[in-house]
Amino acid sequence: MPRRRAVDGSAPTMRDVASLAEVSPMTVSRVLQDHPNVSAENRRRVLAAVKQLGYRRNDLARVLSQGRRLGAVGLIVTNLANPFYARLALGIESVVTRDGIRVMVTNSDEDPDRERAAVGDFVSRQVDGIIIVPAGSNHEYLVDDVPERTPIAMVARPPTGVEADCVLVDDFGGAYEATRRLILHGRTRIGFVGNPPSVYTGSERFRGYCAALEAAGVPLRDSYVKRARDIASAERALAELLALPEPPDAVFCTNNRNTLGAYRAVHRVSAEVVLAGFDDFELSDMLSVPTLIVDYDADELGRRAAQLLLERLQPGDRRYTGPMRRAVVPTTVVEHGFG
Amino acid sequence: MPRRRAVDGSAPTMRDVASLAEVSPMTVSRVLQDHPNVSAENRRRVLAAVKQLGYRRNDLARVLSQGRRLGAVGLIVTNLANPFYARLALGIESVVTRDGIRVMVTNSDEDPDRERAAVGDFVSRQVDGIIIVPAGSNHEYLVDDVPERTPIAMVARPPTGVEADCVLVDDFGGAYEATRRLILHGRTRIGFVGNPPSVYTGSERFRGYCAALEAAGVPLRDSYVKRARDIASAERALAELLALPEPPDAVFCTNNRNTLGAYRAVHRVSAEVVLAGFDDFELSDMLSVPTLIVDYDADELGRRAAQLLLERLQPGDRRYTGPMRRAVVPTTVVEHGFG
DNA sequence: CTGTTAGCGCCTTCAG
DNA sequence: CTGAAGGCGCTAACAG
Repeated sequence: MPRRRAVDGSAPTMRDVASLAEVSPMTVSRVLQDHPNVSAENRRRVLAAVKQLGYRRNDLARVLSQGRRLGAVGLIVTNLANPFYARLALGIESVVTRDGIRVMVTNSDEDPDRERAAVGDFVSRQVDGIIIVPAGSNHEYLVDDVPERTPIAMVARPPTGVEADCVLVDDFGGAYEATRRLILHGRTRIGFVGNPPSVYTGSERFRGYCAALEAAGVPLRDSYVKRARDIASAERALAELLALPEPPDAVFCTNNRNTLGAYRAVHRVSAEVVLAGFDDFELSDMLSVPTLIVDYDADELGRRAAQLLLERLQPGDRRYTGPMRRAVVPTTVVEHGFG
Repeated sequence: MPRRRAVDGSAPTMRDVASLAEVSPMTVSRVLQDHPNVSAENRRRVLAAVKQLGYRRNDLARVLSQGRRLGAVGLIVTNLANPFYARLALGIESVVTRDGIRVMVTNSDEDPDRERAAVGDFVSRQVDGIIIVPAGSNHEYLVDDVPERTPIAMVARPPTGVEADCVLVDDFGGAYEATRRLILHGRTRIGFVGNPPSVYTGSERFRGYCAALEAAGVPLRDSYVKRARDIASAERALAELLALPEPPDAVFCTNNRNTLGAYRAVHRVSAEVVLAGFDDFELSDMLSVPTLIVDYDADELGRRAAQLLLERLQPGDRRYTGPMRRAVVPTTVVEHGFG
C-alpha cells in the first residue's frame, strides 16, 4: 500500500519551488495565478518543480497577503441532526461554492451563549459572512461582536436588536392555511401542539392557527393548546388532548417532531383524529390517519440566505450596500388520505 | 435599531490597539495570549483599548505566524441531506470542538472528482485533517494530493490504494444477524434490495446476507437480488420481487432509503412480507408490517473518526504516529411487530 | 517578461 | 517586564 509523501514534516513553499526551478518566487507566484507575463519556458520549469515537490500554494498566506477573508461562511444552526437544517446547509453550500467559498458549520443547540461564542470565533477566523438560525430572542450582541464588513444573514427566525438580512418561512400563512383546510374538512375541534412560544416560528404558527379559527368563527379553546419540545413530550401532549371530555377531532402541530409525536399517540389508541403539521417527513403520506402537511423548501431557504450574503461580498460596485432585506419563502400544503 | 460598528472598512490591528494604549504591539500580543510578563497597568490599558476599538485578534495572521494549521477539519460526505451524515457531522464536531477545531463540510454527491477537488482545496486551506466518506473505489490520489502531515480518516467505507485511519460499521455482522433473525422467524424466501455493489457497505451487507443464508442452508436465489439507488427505484425493485411467481416472504434492504422504498411497495399492495433494513428511520416502529432494523450510532462513528484524527494532531510526544488503525462500530438489531 | 522591495497581522527571539 | 528585529508564505507595486 503506497504511503504518502513525507516532505520532512513541513510543506514546501514557493521559495523551494523557485530555487528548484531556478527562478524567483515571484515568477512562481505568477505561474500559479495564471498571470500572462511569464515565458513559456519559465512556466514549464515552474510547473515541473511544482509537480516534483508536490507543492500546493498556502491559501492562508495568500489570503493574508491579499487582505481577503477566509473564503468561508460560518453557519450556526440550532440542531444539525434535524434534516431541515442539513438541507439548509446544502442549499447554502450549493450557492457559495460557486464563489469558491466553503461552509464552516456548528451547532448552537438553542443555547445563545454557544451561538455567541461561535460568532466570535468566526469573526476572529475572518469568515466572509455568517449565517445564523438564531437561538434566544435578543441578538443585540451582534452589534458589538461582528464588524460591519462581515455580513450576517438570519434564517428561519428574524433578528432582534440588530439589523441583518433575513430569510423566513411563511409561518403565519402556512399555519393559517393548514387550519383553514382542517375547518373546510368539517373539523372544528382543532387542537394545537406548538413549540415554546418564545421561538418566533412557534408564535407565528400559533398566530396563524388562531387567525384561521377566528376567520371561520371557530372559538379558540385554551384547553386545546399544548406545547412540546420533542417527540416524546408531543406524544404526551396529545395523549392529554385525547383524554379531554371532548377531545379534538383534528390537531395542528407546529413542526415535524411534534407531528411525529402526535401521530404516535393517535396511532397507539386508534383515535379518530386527523393530523396537520408543519414540516414534511418521511412516510408522511402513509400514515394511518388523514394527514395534512405544510411543506417548504429548506434548500431554498439556504440558497436565499447565501445569495443575500454574497451580494454584500461582491467586489467594487457590484456589491450591495443597501438596507437590510427580508425574504419570505412560501409554503405549500399537501393532503394525504382525506379521500 | 442599532447598526454595527463601521471601523472605516478595515478592522483595527494590534498596532492600532498598541498606539491607543501607548505600548508596543508586543505588549498587546502578550496581553491577548495571557502571557504573565505584563504589568497590571499595561494590561489594563491594553484591554481598555481593545474594548474601545472593538478589536479582535486576526486568527489567520496568528496561525500563519505560528506555523499552525487552520484549526479546522475538512469533512466530505456523499450526501448531507441523509440524516445519517448529519449525525456523523455532529459527532465529529462534538469531539474536535474541545480542541478549538471547527468543521468545514462539503458534499461530494458520490462524485469522486468532486471529492478530489474538495480534498485539494482543504489541503490548500491548511486544514488540520480531513474526514471523508469516500466516493469511488480508488483513493490512491490521496497519496499525491495530501501531505503526510495532514491526517486522513475514512468513515463508513475503507480506504483503497492509500493508508488511512478508518471507522467502519459492522456491515457484515449487521446484515448477517438481520438475515439470521428473519430465518429464525421462519422466513426462507428472503429478497435483497441493495445499493450498487461497487460501494463497500453494499457489498459487505450482501456478503452478510449470503453468509446467513448459507449458514442456515437456505439457497440464494439470484432472482431475489435487486439493486436500487433511491427510494423510488427501491419501490420499483420491490414491486418486481412481489410480482415473481414465488414472491419473497421477507426482504432485507441495505439502507434506509431502500427500506423506505420497499415499505412503500409492500404497503401499497398489502403484501404479506416482513421487512428488514439497515439504518433506522423515523416511524420504523409503526409500520403496517413487521420490521427489523439494523441500527448503529452515527454520532459514534463521527466521534471515533475525530478521535483518530486528533490523536495524530497532538503536540509533541502525545501525538500518535503509529500505523493506520481501523475501528468498527457495532450494530444492534431491533424488531418491531413480530409479536 | 522578470526580479526586488515591502508588507498583510501576528508571533518568536533576543536584547535591554 | 518591555520593545525591536525578523519572519511565517504569499503577493501587490514598482523597477529593470
